[in-house]
Amino acid sequence: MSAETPPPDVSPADGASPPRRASAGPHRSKASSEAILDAAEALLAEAGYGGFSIEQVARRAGAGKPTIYRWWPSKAALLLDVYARQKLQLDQDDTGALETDLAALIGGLWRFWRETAAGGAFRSIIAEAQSDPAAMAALNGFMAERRHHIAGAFERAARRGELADDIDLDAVIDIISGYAWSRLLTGRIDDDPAAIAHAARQIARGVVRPGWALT
Amino acid sequence: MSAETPPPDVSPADGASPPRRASAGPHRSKASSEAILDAAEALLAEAGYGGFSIEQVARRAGAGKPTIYRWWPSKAALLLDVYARQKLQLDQDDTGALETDLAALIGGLWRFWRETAAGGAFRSIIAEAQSDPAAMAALNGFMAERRHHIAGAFERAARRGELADDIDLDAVIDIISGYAWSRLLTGRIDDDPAAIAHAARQIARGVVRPGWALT
Amino acid sequence: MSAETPPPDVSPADGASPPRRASAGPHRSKASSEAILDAAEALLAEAGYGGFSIEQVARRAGAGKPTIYRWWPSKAALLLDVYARQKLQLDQDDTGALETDLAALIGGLWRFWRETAAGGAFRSIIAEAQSDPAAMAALNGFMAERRHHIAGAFERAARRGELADDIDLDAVIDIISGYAWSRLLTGRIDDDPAAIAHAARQIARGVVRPGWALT
Amino acid sequence: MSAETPPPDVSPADGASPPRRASAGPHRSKASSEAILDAAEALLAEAGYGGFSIEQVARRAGAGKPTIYRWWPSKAALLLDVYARQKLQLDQDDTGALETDLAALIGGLWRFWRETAAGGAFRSIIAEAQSDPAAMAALNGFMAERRHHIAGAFERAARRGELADDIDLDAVIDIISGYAWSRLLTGRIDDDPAAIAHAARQIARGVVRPGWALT
DNA sequence: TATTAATCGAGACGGTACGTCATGTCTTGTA
DNA sequence: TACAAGACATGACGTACCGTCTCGATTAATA
Repeated sequence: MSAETPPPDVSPADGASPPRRASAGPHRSKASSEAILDAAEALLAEAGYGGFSIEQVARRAGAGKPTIYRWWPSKAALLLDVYARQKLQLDQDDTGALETDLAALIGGLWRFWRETAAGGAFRSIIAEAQSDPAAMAALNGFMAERRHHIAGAFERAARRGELADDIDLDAVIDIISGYAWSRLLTGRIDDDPAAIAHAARQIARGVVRPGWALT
Repeated sequence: MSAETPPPDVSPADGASPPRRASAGPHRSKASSEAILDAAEALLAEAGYGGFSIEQVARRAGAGKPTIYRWWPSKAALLLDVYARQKLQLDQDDTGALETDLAALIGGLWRFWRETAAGGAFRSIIAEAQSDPAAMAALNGFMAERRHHIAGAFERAARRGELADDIDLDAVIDIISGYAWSRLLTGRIDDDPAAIAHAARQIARGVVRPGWALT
Repeated sequence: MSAETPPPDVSPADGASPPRRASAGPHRSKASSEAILDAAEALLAEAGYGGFSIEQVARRAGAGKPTIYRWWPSKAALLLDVYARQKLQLDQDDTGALETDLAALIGGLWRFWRETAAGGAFRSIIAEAQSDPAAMAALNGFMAERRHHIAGAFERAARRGELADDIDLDAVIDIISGYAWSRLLTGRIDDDPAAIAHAARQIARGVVRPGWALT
Repeated sequence: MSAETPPPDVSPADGASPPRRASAGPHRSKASSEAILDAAEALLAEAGYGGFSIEQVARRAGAGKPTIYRWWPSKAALLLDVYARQKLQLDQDDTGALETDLAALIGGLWRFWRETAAGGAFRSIIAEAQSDPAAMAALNGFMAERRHHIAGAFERAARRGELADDIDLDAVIDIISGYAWSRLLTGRIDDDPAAIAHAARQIARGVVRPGWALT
């Protein structure tokens, strides 16, 4: 979403009050789009999904509404970019066992959601998807990406010989994602290592080869 | 939500055009509240969460907006009642094993969501909860209720001696709910017995006593 | 729910700033419509037709835009009411001759246009009519009304025997109106009795019975 | 400058797609300015004053907006040039009497307005002048030009000895112009020789020397 | 039996946000 | 240096809902 040729930005002295960015020619203004994303992120943090409106974002960014609509066709698209801007750095360290890998995965995801604007954005995107088909499509895209993350842990487990033969990876991924989502959506992505460990163990147990020694 | 003593209703409340229900005196008019819930349910079915507004509900019900606001303080409250009106009758038949019990549970829940207005209402409530704390509270209430449903299957399994000793029931319930939710929220509560069976098996396996013979 | 942004206004009902008029039931609020017309009139006087917008009128009146659109479907309709509110009191005194009657008519009309908001409103209506068919229709309605005014002077002249037999009243009325309009539209409705008298004489001469003694 | 009626949006870059005129170097490109005037004229004819915008003109002409603004500082200026491009060729034939000369003048003017883009442009200029002082100035310039046209007929009449001694030529010209304008602005410049003849007779009568034999 | 009080429908109210269009200024890259 | 292209901030457009308010009618329980 929102790909452009970033021209050199010369815009001087932007800061406190809206600096009245002029056009940078027939190219997307990086200063504008960043101001918009910044404003969106801040607004989401302060007012939550309920207080998130294109109107407010424009006001805070010192941008025109048409500029926002030019690049983000919907509220969902803007939220998506806010989410994507947060760099998810899930440490995919190999902990040596699937169970602990899963716990690390969930713990890292929740920390990411908690400590950046991503959690609020993602909740909002899910909410938006319930009325906007485009947001729904984007959401399913996220699912695919998440699948990739989770699958890594399972590949390592498979190499260890840890996995049962007949597991259904799709189902397991839905289970893991669903757990993470539902806790997000009900405001319970607290930092509780014990709870995460319990859930990871339950999930992992359903998947490991019978007789495999759990740590 | 919206508890009252329903007085005897005499109003015919016919279907065709707005029936112009007169006041029923200083009591809540059952005809009105049912017309409102009917309208809300129909609107939700037709226009989805995006097209669901108090304004439209009032228009379709032939009711005044204040009448709605008097009894349902928020959109979420109304959705909640729409949901609650659908009588969930999850057949809690004992299938003889936890795995099949879980599959029956999930399958029954999804069928209920698909075949009534409940699915749309529940999706909407979750969306609403992302901006309305009251809806969030109600949602957590639902979780508690669902916990009760799920716990039944686990009690039967425990009686059979099917469960491992060290399971964390809270985590398992979150896992099952989360799976059901995430499929609802991404529009994938299709009737696919195989997928449900796979998921149920993965979850059950994480929970059963090692060595227990799965059917 | 999405009531999100809380209505910050609790209305201390102070005099200076917009007094937050509440609804007066399912009836049109006279306070509102008068505030709107007042604001429209003031805005027209201050900013002219170019600065006249529904948005500004709403802002100055402390009214919601929908309230304006509820009662005045277009800018032209609002201008029309601003015009109509000015009570035109053309002194239809019989001056004893058509020529002086016409001069009094034109002079009175111009004075009315100059000294009230009517002139600005009328100019605006004419401008609006060039793009809005409804305004054009209203404008032709005005013409009919003006015709009535002018016709009075001609009836008196006819009773005096002052008129030629073969005059075309429609043409004469178009001529008189056109003169008044074109001076309004070019910003020349100054108070110049001599100019008015000259024009009135030219017009009257074309109409009087040959040989009739002009004063 | 009053965008009044929402544009119906005719054609974005219609059929024979923009010819992409290259720059003509540091001189004004005649091809560009003609394309712009052509587009303006066509747009005015199709969409009327309400649909006339610089934006649309630029789009249809395949021109950049700055190019238009460089040469025409305002919408009015562009309209003025559209008007001026139509070559008014009022046949100033001497019909032998003022009355018929005036009828020919008005009839010719209306025909010109009807059959070219001039009528629409002139209506638009008048409308524009109600909010744009520059357009008002230009309008008064037109008046001066029209005065010249009309004065010709009066000079011929004077040579014939047809005119009364004490006529006020300025007033008469205002009267004639006003009549033509008001019919234009109310959409009544139909081809009705009788109506024109009546008006011309009324006006001429007010001007001719008493006793002069009218044809 | 009359009075009172709560509820009903209707819908107007001041607002906020929506998504679109036009304005006039600006910059870029091409010729 | 003029041009096509088009992004930019601004602000008006007309519409949909929000949640609150006031009506006038209707009805049930109280007096």
